[in-house]
Amino acid sequence: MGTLRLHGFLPYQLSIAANAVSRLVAAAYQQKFDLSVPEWRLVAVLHEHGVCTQQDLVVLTLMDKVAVSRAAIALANRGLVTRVPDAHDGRARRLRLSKSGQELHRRIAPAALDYEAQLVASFSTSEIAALREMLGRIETAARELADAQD
Amino acid sequence: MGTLRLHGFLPYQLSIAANAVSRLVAAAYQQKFDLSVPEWRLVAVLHEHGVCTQQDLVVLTLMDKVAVSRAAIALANRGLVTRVPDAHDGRARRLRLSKSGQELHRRIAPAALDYEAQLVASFSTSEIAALREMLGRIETAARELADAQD
DNA sequence: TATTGTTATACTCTATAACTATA
DNA sequence: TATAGTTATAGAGTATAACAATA
Repeated sequence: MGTLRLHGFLPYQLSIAANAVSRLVAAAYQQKFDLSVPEWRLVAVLHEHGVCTQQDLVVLTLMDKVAVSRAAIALANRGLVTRVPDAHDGRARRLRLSKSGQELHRRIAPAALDYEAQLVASFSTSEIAALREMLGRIETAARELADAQD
Repeated sequence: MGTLRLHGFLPYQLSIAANAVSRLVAAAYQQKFDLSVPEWRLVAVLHEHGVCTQQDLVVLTLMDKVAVSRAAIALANRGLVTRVPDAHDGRARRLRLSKSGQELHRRIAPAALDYEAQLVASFSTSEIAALREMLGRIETAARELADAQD
């Protein structure tokens, strides 16, 4: 690891790749389903976990509470999720996919999985698993280094 | 690949990892060297390639001409790069690291390589190579799919 | 006092279009 | 006409702080 070349610098390579993928999927969700990425993430997590408070969604999506709040309001305004006050905690809202939200998820999920499959079409199964695992390790390392920096 | 789980969805994993790394390095460059990421990329490429026009930098950094222009102006205002009109094309500016720009690069490069090394401290040499190669393949695939979409 | 969620604000990044000056 | 670069503007995404309601 002697010299520094931008195109061989891992943070740059990661940024370039993630941005290209992010632009691709953001454009697809927007054009095909009129959903932003934060909105799509809530739909995916609500489908997986059923009823969630917004605080749950903050933890599950790693987005902050402002982003979750805005996405939740947008989805509720379109009737894709229902938001009811929590019986036990008057501050919290219990979010759930509505019928049409579930219908939307049924249409998006195959499209999302298809994009994912096309992105890694040239990869072997073990390569994909290795990539996922390495991304997780890098993310953990980045968070630990960031914490250590403060 | 039957069901869809957000945390196992590659575009999400990539986005989360890249954002964590990006936040880490952006904070480090800002605090330690008062440089934004776009500015740092110009410094790195100018050190590698010597004299460049801004159009060259657009190609080499994959940033658009507006971002390059802003970063170039900021670096010139701090005396880190010199910008002289091209003798053969009056529209173009030839950018080059100044003495103090080279000095800055000499201080940043080891820090950048050190961050990179810490991020992949748990990786073997072959794992790192495989990761870089896979990121490149995914980026290419994403660009091709985006082009096909229009 | 602390926490859930909302609103306001701001800053970065990105994208586009309008503009200039050259070619 | 087209290209190099600048400026202005607007859209996302992200971060913070102030606030209301509730615990």
